[in-house]
Amino acid sequence: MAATDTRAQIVEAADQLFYERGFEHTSFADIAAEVQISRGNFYYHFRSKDEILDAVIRQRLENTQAMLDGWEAEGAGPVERITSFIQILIVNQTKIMAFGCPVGTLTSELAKLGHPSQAGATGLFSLFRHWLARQFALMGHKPGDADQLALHLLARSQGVATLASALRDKAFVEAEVQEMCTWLSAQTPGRLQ
Amino acid sequence: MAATDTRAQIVEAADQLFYERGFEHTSFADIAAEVQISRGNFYYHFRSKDEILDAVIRQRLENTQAMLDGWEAEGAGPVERITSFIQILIVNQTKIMAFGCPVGTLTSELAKLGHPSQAGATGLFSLFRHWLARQFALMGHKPGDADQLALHLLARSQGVATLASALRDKAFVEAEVQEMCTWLSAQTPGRLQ
DNA sequence: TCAAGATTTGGACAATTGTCCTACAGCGCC
DNA sequence: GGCGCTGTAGGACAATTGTCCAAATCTTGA
Repeated sequence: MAATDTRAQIVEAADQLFYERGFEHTSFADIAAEVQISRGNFYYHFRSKDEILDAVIRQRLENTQAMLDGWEAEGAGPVERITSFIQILIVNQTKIMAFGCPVGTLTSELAKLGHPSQAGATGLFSLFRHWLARQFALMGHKPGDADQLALHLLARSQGVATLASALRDKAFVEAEVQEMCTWLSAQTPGRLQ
Repeated sequence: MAATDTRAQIVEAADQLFYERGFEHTSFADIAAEVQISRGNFYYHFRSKDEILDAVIRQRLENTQAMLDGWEAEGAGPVERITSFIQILIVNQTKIMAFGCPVGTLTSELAKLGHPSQAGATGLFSLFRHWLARQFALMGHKPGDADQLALHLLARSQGVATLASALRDKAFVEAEVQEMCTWLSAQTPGRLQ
């Protein structure tokens, strides 16, 4: 098999397992079983487990950026785009109710471990933050306000994800999403737009 | 030393370490170093690590209940009590910015581990949920509405805690707390109260 | 004071962890 | 066919994990 294929498979399996079991609770043996390679083979592609984590974070950054770019290319307005963001909670409902938000839980875990890649994980939040801020700016909000609105929405979706995985209550998630959409449509600055 | 003292010290140290480092990343050696006892001594007081976790959760349940009872005994109205809840984010700001919310992060970790004590940790949320719901009911909301408001507020504070530990931004926390208080004062059902 | 019980110690244990190393298989090129 | 390179296998390794146990120590009551 080509080296890049194996590498990609490792990153893919690690990405999923880090999400479902947590970074620390995922061992090389787990990933090896998933990809069906020997444990020793990792070290041809990576120098350490931390390096796999870095690759996973890099991939998540790319995928997230691609998703946001995709929403932006769809031609709809900022309100519709922000709605797409909110709807993640519905689209990924099953996984979120089982494992929480992949960004939030990874960040929390790395914070407790005092892990060097914390900054990388926080970068995932920054991607959403700045993208959301731009959408709010397009709605007519001043830059500072737009950023605050972005953080507010990010926090609310994080909270819903956390409670979703604790309570596993579908109705709760749907009610909160509904409320966020209502809130969004009320966020028109002054009378313009 | 009396057995109960040692036991209490173990639970106390475990409580703190589980919060700061996570349950799985805290070893017996870590707790032993903190309490200054030998590793083998644990098994006189507990049958397993999971049993320590259970004791920690039980203690947290008791402490939380005591805190809520305390707020209720202060004689102030429901709005002031709910404000006390919101203010946790300010009072415990330093720890929350470093390690997130003790309830939310523990729940997330146990969910990923598929740990049997998940239900116990979720019970911590229930405590807050029902207490908050009662306060909202005292404000004049119907039971169903009160519960939904309780969950909403719980979710928002969870979100703020998650983002606080990711961004470590004091101003963000304070702005969100401010906004939650504003939101709270707008939650009067109809014109009564 | 001494025996009995409660508490603690320190090490043994099997399993698992991340890491590393050497040997080997498959491949294209001379 | 033999050489060199890329990629893989599988085991060795030291450290750490949770668990368990027998011996030592402390405490208490008669």
